[in-house]
Amino acid sequence: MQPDTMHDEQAAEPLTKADFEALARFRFGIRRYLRFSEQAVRGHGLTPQQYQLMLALKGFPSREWATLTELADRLQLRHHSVVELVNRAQAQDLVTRASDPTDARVVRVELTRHGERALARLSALHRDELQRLGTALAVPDWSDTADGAA
Amino acid sequence: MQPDTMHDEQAAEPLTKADFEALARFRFGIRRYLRFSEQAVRGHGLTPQQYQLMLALKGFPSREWATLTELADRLQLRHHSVVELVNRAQAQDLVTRASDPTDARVVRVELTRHGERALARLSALHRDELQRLGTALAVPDWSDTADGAA
DNA sequence: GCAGTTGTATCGTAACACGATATAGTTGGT
DNA sequence: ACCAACTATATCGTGTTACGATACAACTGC
Repeated sequence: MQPDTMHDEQAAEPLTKADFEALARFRFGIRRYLRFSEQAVRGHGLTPQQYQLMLALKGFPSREWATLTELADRLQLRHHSVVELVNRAQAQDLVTRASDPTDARVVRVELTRHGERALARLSALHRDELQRLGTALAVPDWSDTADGAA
Repeated sequence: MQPDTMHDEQAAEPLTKADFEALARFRFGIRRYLRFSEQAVRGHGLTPQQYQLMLALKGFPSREWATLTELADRLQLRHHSVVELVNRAQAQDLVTRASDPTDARVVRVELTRHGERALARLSALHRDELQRLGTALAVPDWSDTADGAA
């Protein structure tokens, strides 16, 4: 009854209705969070991508700036997509380009004063929403799917 | 033109560097998951939206079909965006439209046999990835802020 | 300095969600 | 039964965004 075999083939997969519901619920949680984010961010005249960009800068480990290549990794985008994103953010005075003293190829993307303030405000809202959603965003637990009664 | 005049909230305690990093890390986790999802899904000839649509159907609570309006809620989209999404998915034989016996206005969106199989395969991959990411997707824990004394 | 590599930028294209609008079906008051 | 208001689904045109392909600049090793 418990299909323990994890074949990667086209045979019927061992996912139960509860598994699908858990997967769907998780995705729904993400959607709701991103939806909230979009509304909050647009209410401040920014796009979701711009917020993500700024957050990636301010939230970069042990730094507060990043190169385009680093941003491409953090945002999971192609580097030239980040170029355009930074262009748009720069046009709105949210970030600036600064040259790296050690490598002239590299561009350091930094937050402007305006960007800092917008990010601080929006991030506070996001923290609150994250607290509010809480378990609704929790990753489903499949530590043991053999026994449905949990 | 940026509306920076809408700071009607009283300046709450500023977020720390650690807060920003937690926020950024969480967003990074979401991005990675969605990125994985997109690659997996496209590798099977589908779009991320189509997978989400199918998952919302199969994962609908106590049912395996849904109306367009219900889907609009689950996918956090406008209903007419769902119409187009269903059109595209139907063109690829992933879902079908069925009429509701009690209300002729309502359209029941259901999975086709083909959609079922694609969804099952992809969902298994997603479950695995979710297990793999695990804590990387965990919601940051802010249990120290102002106590919830309303 | 030249080739190879890495980092950044530009251009045209395709996909997607949206607002505005249109059509069909249902409900309730008279 | 009729009409108006309401709900559910569908269509059209538009703006934004990420992408592939391509180009340019700077660093490395020789």
